[in-house]
Amino acid sequence: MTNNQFKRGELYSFITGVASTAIGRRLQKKFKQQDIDITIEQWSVLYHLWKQDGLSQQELCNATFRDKPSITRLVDNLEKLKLVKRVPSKEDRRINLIQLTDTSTKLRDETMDIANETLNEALGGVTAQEIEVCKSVLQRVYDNLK
Amino acid sequence: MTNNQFKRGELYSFITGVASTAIGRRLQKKFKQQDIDITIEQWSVLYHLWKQDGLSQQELCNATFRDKPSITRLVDNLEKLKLVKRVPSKEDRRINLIQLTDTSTKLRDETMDIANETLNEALGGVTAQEIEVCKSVLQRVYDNLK
DNA sequence: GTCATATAGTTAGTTAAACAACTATTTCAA
DNA sequence: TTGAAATAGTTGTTTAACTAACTATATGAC
Repeated sequence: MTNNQFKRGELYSFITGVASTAIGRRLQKKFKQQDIDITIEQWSVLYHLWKQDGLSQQELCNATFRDKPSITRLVDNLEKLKLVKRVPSKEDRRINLIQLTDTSTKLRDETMDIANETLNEALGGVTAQEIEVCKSVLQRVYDNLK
Repeated sequence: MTNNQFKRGELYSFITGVASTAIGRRLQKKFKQQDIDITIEQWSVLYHLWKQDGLSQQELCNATFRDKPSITRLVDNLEKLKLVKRVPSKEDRRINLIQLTDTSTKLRDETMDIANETLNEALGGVTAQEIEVCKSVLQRVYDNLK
């Protein structure tokens, strides 16, 4: 076990510990403070549907890096909240297309503003160039493990 | 909502989606393949105890960026697996010191090798300089939100 | 055409995370 | 020295993640 490898272990600890929870947790708190009753996991699904409505569950798995059962349950809960509905595809009867409801579009601008505010706080003092490095490293990590 | 802010949203999506799950999930799979029956969350607690044995639960909260109930339950499960034990502090009776058992030290070299292997795979093609940028950005994010 | 295989999604069971409310102990100020 | 506030840890509840095993539909080789 070399010294260099231990340093990398600290990075791992940072990535999983800080990044995945600190920003998400802050966002979740702000939602709650403004009486917006969705989880950040639910929001992350809506986020991708706001970019493109009518994605299949499998496409949501790919977009959010979650597995099928996770998406099944997130869509279950979003359906209970009347934020999305499952629409069977006419081309392929195995597929559910997930479509946004009118209720959900109301949430969009509200929550995107809060998300942007949170990211501005989180990334204060970080340069665009540094963000690009992080994005490329994370993309590389994802590709390496795919 | 500016275009720049939307780009930052994609970074958020990357940080939470890719980094927190891809590396951890890979590590978890390798543990399972070698019949090592601990979760990555349990491993992350052991990791800090291997660096310094006898940390309090609060110190484990700080080290792993988890809240108290999460650490209570992780220590519960690690205790069931006979990997750690709670030892009441003599100086302050509110405090439990978490101490490694002989069983856990056996796991150390085995799992650290697997973790290093996983990180080498994940970070293949990433330069030390890029890793430093990521670490400093993540530290900044953590400080910004603290 | 038929059967094996692949793909889309669901269900069940265990572990973990977040929050709120709680107990026990310590600290510190009036 | 007593009583409020702070600190350490626990418990209950809901949501989510991962695995494994499952159903239903589609594809493709023969």
